[in-house]
This record gives sequence, C-alpha cells and structure tokens, in this order.
Amino acid sequence: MAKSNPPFMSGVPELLLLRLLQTREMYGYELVRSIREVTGEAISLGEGVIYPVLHGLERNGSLRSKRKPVGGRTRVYYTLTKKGRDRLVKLQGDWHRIQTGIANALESPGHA
Amino acid sequence: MAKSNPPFMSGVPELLLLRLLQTREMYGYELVRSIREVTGEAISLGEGVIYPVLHGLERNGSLRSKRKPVGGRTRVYYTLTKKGRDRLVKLQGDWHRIQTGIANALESPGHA
DNA sequence: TTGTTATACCTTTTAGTTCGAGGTATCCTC
DNA sequence: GAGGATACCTCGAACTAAAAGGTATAACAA
Repeated sequence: MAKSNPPFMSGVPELLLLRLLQTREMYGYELVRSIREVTGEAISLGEGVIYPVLHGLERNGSLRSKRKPVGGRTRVYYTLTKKGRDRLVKLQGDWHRIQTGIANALESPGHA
Repeated sequence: MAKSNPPFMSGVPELLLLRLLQTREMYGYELVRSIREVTGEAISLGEGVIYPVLHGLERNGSLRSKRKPVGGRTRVYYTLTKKGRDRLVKLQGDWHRIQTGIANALESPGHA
C-alpha cells in the first residue's frame, strides 16, 4: 500500500463505488469527485484507483457498463447488477463488523 | 492484500497494537489473543502479522521492549514511548475521520 | 516416555492493493 | 491558440497483510 488518505482502507474503494452506484448510474470521472464529496473530503481516491476497480467489478459481473456520447466526449456509465447488489450487502456487513470491533478496542478502559 | 477477516484494514494492526499497549505492557503472543478478545472476535491477526509490526514499531522508536524470562520461556514485553503515544493519537484521529467519512457515504439517500 | 497441545518467539514467501505518474483526446474559455 | 477542465485509460513502484513454516520449552495425558 501507500501513504496518503491515511491508512485504514482496503476494500473501501469497492464499497464506496458500489454504494454510490446503488443510488443511480454514474461514470468514472464523476465517481472520483463524488467520493470526495460524499465522504466530506475524508477520502479521496484518484482515477488510478477508481478505473481499475470499476473494470474489475465489471469483469466479475457486479457492474454493467454502457457508453454514452455526451457533447463530443464519451462517458462510460455503470449500473449495479444483482450480483453487485449482493456484494454491496456483504461488504456493508463486513464493514459494520470491523468498525464495531475497532470501536470496542478503542473505547475499552485504559485512557490512563 | 488477502482475504480473511474481510478486507477494510490497513494500518489497523498498528492501531490496535498501540491501543492495547496504552493500557499496559504486553508481549507478542499475548497481543495476538488480546486482539481477538477485545474486538469481539471481529478481527483476528496472526503472529505473522503481529511480530513484524511490533519490530517495525520498535525500530522507529514507537515501542521499547524488554525480555523477561517466565518459567523457562522468554517473553518480550513492549511498552509505548512518547513517540508511540503520539502515533496512537494520530492514528485514532485518522481512523475517526475515515470511519465518519464512510458512515456518511453509507447513510446518505439511495436505499432505493 | 512418548506424544500432543499450548506457549512463545521468529522469518520468508506470496498475493494483493493502492498510489502516483504518465498518456491520449475533446471541449470550453480567455 | 493556450490552458484548464472533462473523460478515458495503463503501468510501475511501494507497501501490506496473510499464510505457512521454523525453532524451542513447558505441561499434560496416555
């Protein structure tokens, strides 16, 4: 891994993409900006992260894409498939579990 | 990365170790079990993860170690240094930020 | 006393992610 | 016509964590 956005993420890009696409279809460049907004600037993922993940999700059947020409440029819009929705539910559950586990660890006694 | 404990962790081992050592000094093998307990089984980190992180933290001055022979075996106890305490504060802040950002992303509208 | 489980340390290999930088091309504004 | 924003993409480097393997002592059971 590398060093910005501080650590603590792995699978997070995937989770965020699926979550955003649950609301409506979106294209890559748009998703890059959306992630910054939606997370209140807490998380910022570059195109070099987003596109590969998008392609991977499409390859494994979680997403479907369709190209739309918009004013000379082409946008590639992504939509969730059934499999993608299932995957999202799973990841949300995982995240919740981990997040709760860490919260427990951080709260316990020892603010000595 | 790999695939168990589900994803979503990176820097998490370090955070948990520092947090546990904030309470009291502990040795490696003990930390491995403690992490399972404290996180309510949500997170399980093997020795292959813990020891290297411990050594890294000591190398960079976040931890100090001392060997104690206990009934024939030797235990290596770790304690937080000033630098380690600072590091913990930083990581907790990072975690909080990320965690909040993701919570925002997951809650927003779109439960369509 | 032999075998197994638990304690306790450790390293190496492998697999996987993310980041950053770079690359192309169109459109719009100044 | 230059520069910035839009829009797609790929590759290489850096880093992580996971899994598996390795040593050795202690404790307990068969």
